[in-house]
Amino acid sequence: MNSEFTIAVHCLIVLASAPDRVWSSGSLSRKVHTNPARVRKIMSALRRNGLVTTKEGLGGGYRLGFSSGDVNLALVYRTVSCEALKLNWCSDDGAGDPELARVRSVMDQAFCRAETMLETYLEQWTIDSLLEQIKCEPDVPISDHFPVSAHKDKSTKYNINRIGGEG
Amino acid sequence: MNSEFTIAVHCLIVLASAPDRVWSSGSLSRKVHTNPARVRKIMSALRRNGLVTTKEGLGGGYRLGFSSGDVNLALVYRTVSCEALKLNWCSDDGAGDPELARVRSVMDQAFCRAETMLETYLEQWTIDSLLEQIKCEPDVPISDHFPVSAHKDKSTKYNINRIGGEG
DNA sequence: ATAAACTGTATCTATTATAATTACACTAAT
DNA sequence: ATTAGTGTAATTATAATAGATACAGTTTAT
Repeated sequence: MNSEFTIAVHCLIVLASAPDRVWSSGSLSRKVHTNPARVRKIMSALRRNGLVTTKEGLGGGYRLGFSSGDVNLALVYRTVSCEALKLNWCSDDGAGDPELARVRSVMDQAFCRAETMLETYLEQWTIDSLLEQIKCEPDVPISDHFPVSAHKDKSTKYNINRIGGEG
Repeated sequence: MNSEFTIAVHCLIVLASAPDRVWSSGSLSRKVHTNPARVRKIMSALRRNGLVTTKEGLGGGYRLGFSSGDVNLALVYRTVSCEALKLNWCSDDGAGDPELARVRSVMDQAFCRAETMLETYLEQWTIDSLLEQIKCEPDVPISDHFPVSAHKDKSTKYNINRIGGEG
Protein backbone atom coordinates (compact mmCIF):
# COMPACT_ATOMS: atom_id res chain seq x y z
CA MET A 1 0.00 0.00 0.00
CA ASN A 2 1.37 3.43 -0.83
CA SER A 3 2.64 5.65 1.94
CA GLU A 4 -0.08 8.30 1.67
CA PHE A 5 -2.20 6.21 3.98
CA THR A 6 0.42 5.83 6.69
CA ILE A 7 1.30 9.52 6.45
CA ALA A 8 -2.37 10.49 6.78
CA VAL A 9 -2.89 8.24 9.78
CA HIS A 10 0.33 9.34 11.42
CA CYS A 11 -0.60 13.00 10.98
CA LEU A 12 -4.04 12.41 12.48
CA ILE A 13 -2.42 10.68 15.44
CA VAL A 14 -0.15 13.67 15.96
CA LEU A 15 -3.09 16.06 15.74
CA ALA A 16 -5.11 13.95 18.17
CA SER A 17 -2.25 13.75 20.63
CA ALA A 18 -2.26 17.54 21.00
CA PRO A 19 -5.78 18.62 20.07
CA ASP A 20 -5.37 22.09 21.51
CA ARG A 21 -2.60 23.12 19.17
CA VAL A 22 -2.45 23.98 15.47
CA TRP A 23 0.13 22.03 13.48
CA SER A 24 1.82 23.42 10.41
CA SER A 25 2.77 21.27 7.45
CA GLY A 26 6.40 21.90 8.38
CA SER A 27 6.13 20.56 11.92
CA LEU A 28 4.00 17.62 10.78
CA SER A 29 6.46 16.77 8.03
CA ARG A 30 9.26 16.47 10.58
CA LYS A 31 7.12 14.10 12.65
CA VAL A 32 6.22 11.83 9.76
CA HIS A 33 9.54 12.06 7.88
CA THR A 34 8.48 13.56 4.62
CA ASN A 35 8.35 17.03 3.08
CA PRO A 36 5.86 19.82 3.81
CA ALA A 37 4.38 19.93 0.31
CA ARG A 38 3.45 16.27 0.50
CA VAL A 39 1.89 16.76 3.91
CA ARG A 40 -0.14 19.68 2.56
CA LYS A 41 -1.37 17.63 -0.37
CA ILE A 42 -2.47 14.76 1.85
CA MET A 43 -3.99 17.03 4.48
CA SER A 44 -5.92 18.84 1.74
CA ALA A 45 -7.60 15.56 0.88
CA LEU A 46 -8.42 14.99 4.53
CA ARG A 47 -9.85 18.52 4.76
CA ARG A 48 -12.10 17.97 1.74
CA ASN A 49 -13.58 15.02 3.63
CA GLY A 50 -13.90 16.94 6.87
CA LEU A 51 -11.35 14.87 8.77
CA VAL A 52 -9.30 17.98 9.57
CA THR A 53 -9.84 21.71 9.53
CA THR A 54 -7.23 24.08 8.19
CA LYS A 55 -6.40 27.70 8.64
CA GLU A 56 -4.28 29.66 6.22
CA GLY A 57 -2.01 32.58 7.00
CA LEU A 58 0.37 33.31 9.83
CA GLY A 59 -0.16 30.96 12.75
CA GLY A 60 -2.30 28.74 10.56
CA GLY A 61 -2.15 24.97 10.11
CA TYR A 62 -4.15 21.84 10.80
CA ARG A 63 -6.54 20.60 13.48
CA LEU A 64 -8.71 17.50 13.84
CA GLY A 65 -12.12 17.98 12.23
CA PHE A 66 -13.92 15.43 14.40
CA SER A 67 -13.34 14.11 17.87
CA SER A 68 -10.59 11.52 17.71
CA GLY A 69 -13.09 8.85 18.74
CA ASP A 70 -15.11 9.45 15.58
CA VAL A 71 -12.30 9.29 13.05
CA ASN A 72 -11.66 5.71 11.99
CA LEU A 73 -9.20 4.10 9.63
CA ALA A 74 -11.84 3.24 7.05
CA LEU A 75 -12.56 6.94 6.58
CA VAL A 76 -8.87 7.63 6.08
CA TYR A 77 -8.50 4.66 3.77
CA ARG A 78 -11.32 5.85 1.55
CA THR A 79 -10.11 9.43 1.66
CA VAL A 80 -6.69 8.65 0.28
CA SER A 81 -8.30 6.02 -2.01
CA CYS A 82 -5.74 3.31 -1.43
CA GLU A 83 -7.51 0.55 -3.31
CA ALA A 84 -4.99 -1.85 -1.84
CA LEU A 85 -7.00 -4.82 -3.08
CA LYS A 86 -7.65 -3.54 -6.56
CA LEU A 87 -6.63 -6.25 -8.98
CA ASN A 88 -4.20 -5.43 -11.72
CA TRP A 89 -4.90 -7.04 -15.10
CA CYS A 90 -2.64 -7.41 -18.08
CA SER A 91 -4.77 -6.41 -21.01
CA ASP A 92 -2.76 -3.93 -22.98
CA ASP A 93 -5.32 -2.55 -25.35
CA GLY A 94 -8.19 -3.84 -23.24
CA ALA A 95 -11.17 -5.65 -24.68
CA GLY A 96 -11.31 -8.22 -27.43
CA ASP A 97 -11.04 -11.24 -25.14
CA PRO A 98 -14.42 -12.27 -23.72
CA GLU A 99 -12.79 -15.13 -21.83
CA LEU A 100 -10.53 -12.73 -19.97
CA ALA A 101 -13.52 -10.48 -19.39
CA ARG A 102 -15.40 -13.28 -17.60
CA VAL A 103 -12.43 -14.28 -15.45
CA ARG A 104 -11.87 -10.66 -14.62
CA SER A 105 -15.45 -10.00 -13.72
CA VAL A 106 -15.63 -12.89 -11.27
CA MET A 107 -12.32 -12.06 -9.65
CA ASP A 108 -13.09 -8.36 -9.40
CA GLN A 109 -16.34 -9.19 -7.65
CA ALA A 110 -14.54 -11.46 -5.21
CA PHE A 111 -12.05 -8.75 -4.35
CA CYS A 112 -14.68 -6.10 -4.14
CA ARG A 113 -16.16 -8.12 -1.30
CA ALA A 114 -12.71 -8.47 0.24
CA GLU A 115 -12.31 -4.72 0.17
CA THR A 116 -15.67 -4.26 1.87
CA MET A 117 -14.61 -6.70 4.60
CA LEU A 118 -11.38 -4.81 5.03
CA GLU A 119 -13.17 -1.51 5.41
CA THR A 120 -15.55 -2.99 7.95
CA TYR A 121 -12.54 -4.10 9.94
CA LEU A 122 -10.88 -0.70 9.64
CA GLU A 123 -14.01 1.00 10.95
CA GLN A 124 -13.28 -0.56 14.31
CA TRP A 125 -10.01 1.34 14.60
CA THR A 126 -10.49 4.91 15.71
CA ILE A 127 -7.62 7.34 16.09
CA ASP A 128 -8.45 7.22 19.78
CA SER A 129 -8.05 3.47 20.01
CA LEU A 130 -4.75 3.71 18.16
CA LEU A 131 -3.48 6.34 20.61
CA GLU A 132 -4.45 4.06 23.46
CA GLN A 133 -2.46 1.21 21.98
CA ILE A 134 0.50 3.42 21.23
CA LYS A 135 0.70 4.51 24.85
CA CYS A 136 0.87 0.88 25.95
CA GLU A 137 3.56 0.10 23.43
CA PRO A 138 7.00 -0.62 24.93
CA ASP A 139 9.87 1.50 23.63
CA VAL A 140 11.66 0.76 20.35
CA PRO A 141 10.06 -2.60 19.70
CA ILE A 142 10.42 -2.83 15.93
CA SER A 143 14.15 -2.54 15.55
CA ASP A 144 13.95 -5.70 13.50
CA HIS A 145 11.99 -3.90 10.81
CA PHE A 146 14.96 -1.88 9.68
CA PRO A 147 18.68 -2.10 10.40
CA VAL A 148 20.03 0.69 12.57
CA SER A 149 22.24 2.89 10.41
CA ALA A 150 25.58 4.30 11.49
CA HIS A 151 24.86 8.02 11.27
CA LYS A 152 21.65 8.78 13.05
CA ASP A 153 20.84 12.45 13.05
CA LYS A 154 21.51 13.32 9.44
CA SER A 155 17.80 13.92 8.94
CA THR A 156 17.81 17.72 8.99
CA LYS A 157 16.82 17.14 5.42
CA TYR A 158 13.21 18.19 5.74
CA ASN A 159 13.66 21.10 8.14
CA ILE A 160 12.39 23.66 5.68
CA ASN A 161 9.76 26.03 7.04
CA ARG A 162 11.60 25.69 10.29
CA ILE A 163 10.38 28.68 12.23
CA GLY A 164 7.08 27.19 13.39
CA GLY A 165 8.90 25.04 15.90
CA GLU A 166 7.57 22.14 17.90
CA GLY A 167 5.63 23.29 20.95
CA MET B 1 -1.93 -5.29 -6.07
CA ASN B 2 0.66 -6.21 -8.71
CA SER B 3 -0.37 -8.30 -11.66
CA GLU B 4 1.60 -11.42 -10.71
CA PHE B 5 -1.35 -12.52 -8.63
CA THR B 6 -3.93 -12.15 -11.40
CA ILE B 7 -1.62 -13.84 -13.87
CA ALA B 8 -1.07 -16.75 -11.50
CA VAL B 9 -4.79 -17.17 -10.85
CA HIS B 10 -5.66 -16.85 -14.51
CA CYS B 11 -3.09 -19.47 -15.46
CA LEU B 12 -4.42 -21.86 -12.84
CA ILE B 13 -7.94 -21.34 -14.17
CA VAL B 14 -6.74 -22.16 -17.68
CA LEU B 15 -4.95 -25.29 -16.42
CA ALA B 16 -8.03 -26.36 -14.47
CA SER B 17 -10.31 -25.84 -17.43
CA ALA B 18 -8.36 -28.43 -19.43
CA PRO B 19 -6.74 -30.69 -16.84
CA ASP B 20 -5.86 -33.38 -19.35
CA ARG B 21 -3.58 -31.20 -21.41
CA VAL B 22 -0.11 -29.77 -20.86
CA TRP B 23 0.15 -26.02 -21.34
CA SER B 24 3.35 -24.34 -22.49
CA SER B 25 4.38 -20.90 -21.28
CA GLY B 26 3.78 -19.68 -24.82
CA SER B 27 0.17 -20.80 -25.00
CA LEU B 28 -0.51 -19.60 -21.46
CA SER B 29 1.02 -16.23 -22.20
CA ARG B 30 -1.38 -15.72 -25.08
CA LYS B 31 -4.29 -16.52 -22.78
CA VAL B 32 -3.26 -14.11 -20.04
CA HIS B 33 -1.82 -11.37 -22.25
CA THR B 34 1.75 -11.27 -21.15
CA ASN B 35 5.05 -12.72 -22.33
CA PRO B 36 6.26 -16.33 -21.97
CA ALA B 37 9.24 -15.45 -19.76
CA ARG B 38 6.99 -13.79 -17.21
CA VAL B 39 4.64 -16.75 -17.24
CA ARG B 40 7.58 -19.08 -16.66
CA LYS B 41 8.81 -17.00 -13.76
CA ILE B 42 5.42 -16.98 -12.07
CA MET B 43 4.76 -20.65 -12.78
CA SER B 44 8.14 -21.51 -11.31
CA ALA B 45 7.01 -19.98 -8.03
CA LEU B 46 3.79 -21.98 -8.18
CA ARG B 47 5.79 -25.14 -8.86
CA ARG B 48 8.05 -24.56 -5.85
CA ASN B 49 4.88 -24.54 -3.75
CA GLY B 50 3.43 -27.59 -5.43
CA LEU B 51 0.52 -25.77 -7.03
CA VAL B 52 1.57 -26.95 -10.48
CA THR B 53 3.83 -29.61 -11.90
CA THR B 54 6.12 -28.89 -14.79
CA LYS B 55 7.82 -30.91 -17.44
CA GLU B 56 10.79 -29.67 -19.40
CA GLY B 57 11.73 -30.58 -22.91
CA LEU B 58 9.75 -31.11 -26.07
CA GLY B 59 6.04 -31.42 -25.36
CA GLY B 60 6.63 -30.16 -21.84
CA GLY B 61 4.77 -27.47 -19.95
CA TYR B 62 2.50 -27.02 -16.97
CA ARG B 63 -0.23 -29.01 -15.23
CA LEU B 64 -2.20 -28.50 -12.02
CA GLY B 65 -0.40 -29.95 -9.01
CA PHE B 66 -3.52 -30.49 -6.93
CA SER B 67 -7.13 -31.10 -7.77
CA SER B 68 -8.71 -27.79 -8.64
CA GLY B 69 -10.95 -28.08 -5.60
CA ASP B 70 -7.94 -28.02 -3.32
CA VAL B 71 -6.17 -25.00 -4.75
CA ASN B 72 -7.48 -21.81 -3.16
CA LEU B 73 -6.68 -18.16 -3.62
CA ALA B 74 -4.94 -17.84 -0.26
CA LEU B 75 -2.33 -20.34 -1.41
CA VAL B 76 -1.77 -18.39 -4.58
CA TYR B 77 -1.68 -15.11 -2.69
CA ARG B 78 0.98 -16.37 -0.34
CA THR B 79 2.94 -17.98 -3.15
CA VAL B 80 3.37 -14.79 -5.12
CA SER B 81 3.76 -12.91 -1.79
CA CYS B 82 1.53 -10.01 -2.69
CA GLU B 83 1.54 -8.34 0.70
CA ALA B 84 -1.21 -6.10 -0.57
CA LEU B 85 -1.82 -4.79 2.94
CA LYS B 86 1.79 -4.22 3.86
CA LEU B 87 2.09 -0.68 5.14
CA ASN B 88 4.63 1.60 3.59
CA TRP B 89 6.45 3.91 5.99
CA CYS B 90 8.51 6.98 5.25
CA SER B 91 11.61 6.58 7.34
CA ASP B 92 14.54 7.18 5.04
CA ASP B 93 17.42 5.96 7.12
CA GLY B 94 15.13 4.03 9.45
CA ALA B 95 15.45 4.13 13.21
CA GLY B 96 16.17 7.07 15.46
CA ASP B 97 12.56 7.99 16.09
CA PRO B 98 11.04 5.95 18.91
CA GLU B 99 7.73 7.74 18.50
CA LEU B 100 7.47 6.63 14.89
CA ALA B 101 8.51 3.16 15.99
CA ARG B 102 5.56 2.91 18.38
CA VAL B 103 3.05 4.22 15.85
CA ARG B 104 4.43 1.85 13.30
CA SER B 105 4.33 -1.14 15.59
CA VAL B 106 0.68 -0.64 16.47
CA MET B 107 -0.37 -0.02 12.89
CA ASP B 108 1.63 -2.94 11.55
CA GLN B 109 -0.06 -5.22 14.07
CA ALA B 110 -3.48 -3.95 13.04
CA PHE B 111 -2.74 -4.63 9.40
CA CYS B 112 -1.21 -7.96 10.12
CA ARG B 113 -4.59 -8.97 11.48
CA ALA B 114 -6.25 -7.50 8.41
CA GLU B 115 -4.03 -9.61 6.21
CA THR B 116 -4.91 -12.73 8.19
CA MET B 117 -8.60 -11.96 7.74
CA LEU B 118 -8.07 -11.47 4.04
CA GLU B 119 -6.31 -14.80 3.70
CA THR B 120 -9.08 -16.53 5.61
CA TYR B 121 -11.54 -15.09 3.12
CA LEU B 122 -9.40 -16.12 0.17
CA GLU B 123 -9.25 -19.69 1.44
CA GLN B 124 -12.93 -19.99 0.61
CA TRP B 125 -12.26 -19.43 -3.07
CA THR B 126 -11.01 -22.53 -4.81
CA ILE B 127 -10.08 -22.60 -8.48
CA ASP B 128 -13.07 -24.88 -8.85
CA SER B 129 -15.49 -22.39 -7.36
CA LEU B 130 -14.08 -19.69 -9.60
CA LEU B 131 -14.58 -21.85 -12.69
CA GLU B 132 -18.16 -22.43 -11.61
CA GLN B 133 -18.78 -18.71 -11.33
CA ILE B 134 -17.07 -18.00 -14.63
CA LYS B 135 -19.37 -20.44 -16.41
CA CYS B 136 -22.40 -18.58 -15.04
CA GLU B 137 -20.99 -15.23 -16.09
CA PRO B 138 -22.86 -13.55 -18.96
CA ASP B 139 -20.77 -12.58 -21.97
CA VAL B 140 -18.67 -9.42 -22.02
CA PRO B 141 -20.03 -7.96 -18.82
CA ILE B 142 -17.20 -5.66 -17.85
CA SER B 143 -17.00 -3.42 -20.88
CA ASP B 144 -17.17 -0.52 -18.46
CA HIS B 145 -13.79 -1.47 -17.04
CA PHE B 146 -11.93 -0.47 -20.17
CA PRO B 147 -12.99 1.36 -23.31
CA VAL B 148 -13.30 -0.83 -26.40
CA SER B 149 -10.46 0.01 -28.74
CA ALA B 150 -10.80 0.31 -32.50
CA HIS B 151 -8.38 -2.38 -33.64
CA LYS B 152 -9.12 -5.62 -31.90
CA ASP B 153 -6.86 -8.40 -33.05
CA LYS B 154 -3.54 -6.61 -33.02
CA SER B 155 -2.34 -8.79 -30.16
CA THR B 156 -0.04 -11.06 -32.10
CA LYS B 157 2.54 -9.29 -29.98
CA TYR B 158 3.32 -12.17 -27.67
CA ASN B 159 3.18 -14.99 -30.18
CA ILE B 160 6.74 -15.99 -29.71
CA ASN B 161 7.31 -19.72 -29.16
CA ARG B 162 4.38 -20.19 -31.48
CA ILE B 163 4.68 -23.77 -32.58
CA GLY B 164 3.06 -25.37 -29.53
CA GLY B 165 -0.33 -24.20 -30.64
CA GLU B 166 -3.57 -24.18 -28.71
CA GLY B 167 -5.20 -27.60 -28.66
C1' DA C 1 23.37 -38.02 -32.13
C1' DT C 2 21.15 -34.22 -33.43
C1' DA C 3 17.50 -31.08 -33.94
C1' DA C 4 13.29 -29.14 -32.08
C1' DA C 5 10.51 -27.44 -28.43
C1' DC C 6 10.29 -26.89 -24.17
C1' DT C 7 11.57 -24.92 -18.90
C1' DG C 8 14.59 -22.14 -15.73
C1' DT C 9 16.77 -18.19 -14.94
C1' DA C 10 19.32 -13.97 -15.38
C1' DT C 11 20.14 -9.52 -17.26
C1' DC C 12 19.07 -5.50 -19.53
C1' DT C 13 15.79 -2.05 -21.01
C1' DA C 14 11.39 0.43 -21.07
C1' DT C 15 7.56 2.04 -18.73
C1' DT C 16 4.94 3.46 -15.01
C1' DA C 17 4.13 4.76 -10.27
C1' DT C 18 5.73 7.09 -6.43
C1' DA C 19 7.99 10.58 -3.95
C1' DA C 20 10.86 14.81 -3.57
C1' DT C 21 11.73 19.47 -5.03
C1' DT C 22 10.67 23.86 -6.40
C1' DA C 23 7.80 27.59 -7.27
C1' DC C 24 4.29 30.75 -6.66
C1' DA C 25 -0.44 32.64 -5.89
C1' DC C 26 -3.26 33.40 -2.11
C1' DT C 27 -4.48 34.25 3.06
C1' DA C 28 -4.23 35.94 7.69
C1' DA C 29 -1.91 37.96 11.63
C1' DT C 30 1.26 41.23 13.38
C1' DA D 1 4.01 45.68 4.43
C1' DT D 2 6.16 41.77 6.20
C1' DT D 3 6.00 37.22 7.84
C1' DA D 4 4.40 32.60 8.16
C1' DG D 5 1.26 29.94 6.73
C1' DT D 6 -1.97 26.89 3.04
C1' DG D 7 -3.18 25.25 -1.82
C1' DT D 8 -1.69 23.59 -5.86
C1' DA D 9 0.79 22.68 -9.96
C1' DA D 10 4.81 21.51 -12.48
C1' DT D 11 9.16 19.42 -12.73
C1' DT D 12 12.60 16.19 -11.55
C1' DA D 13 14.42 11.99 -9.28
C1' DT D 14 13.85 7.44 -7.77
C1' DA D 15 11.83 3.04 -7.27
C1' DA D 16 8.75 -0.62 -8.74
C1' DT D 17 6.94 -3.10 -12.41
C1' DA D 18 6.81 -5.26 -16.75
C1' DG D 19 8.80 -6.41 -21.29
C1' DA D 20 12.56 -8.25 -24.18
C1' DT D 21 16.32 -10.99 -25.01
C1' DA D 22 19.50 -14.53 -24.31
C1' DC D 23 21.14 -18.84 -23.19
C1' DA D 24 22.05 -23.14 -20.51
C1' DG D 25 19.75 -27.33 -19.52
C1' DT D 26 16.07 -31.04 -20.55
C1' DT D 27 13.24 -34.15 -23.01
C1' DT D 28 11.27 -36.12 -27.15
C1' DA D 29 11.31 -37.46 -31.83
C1' DT D 30 13.70 -38.54 -35.81
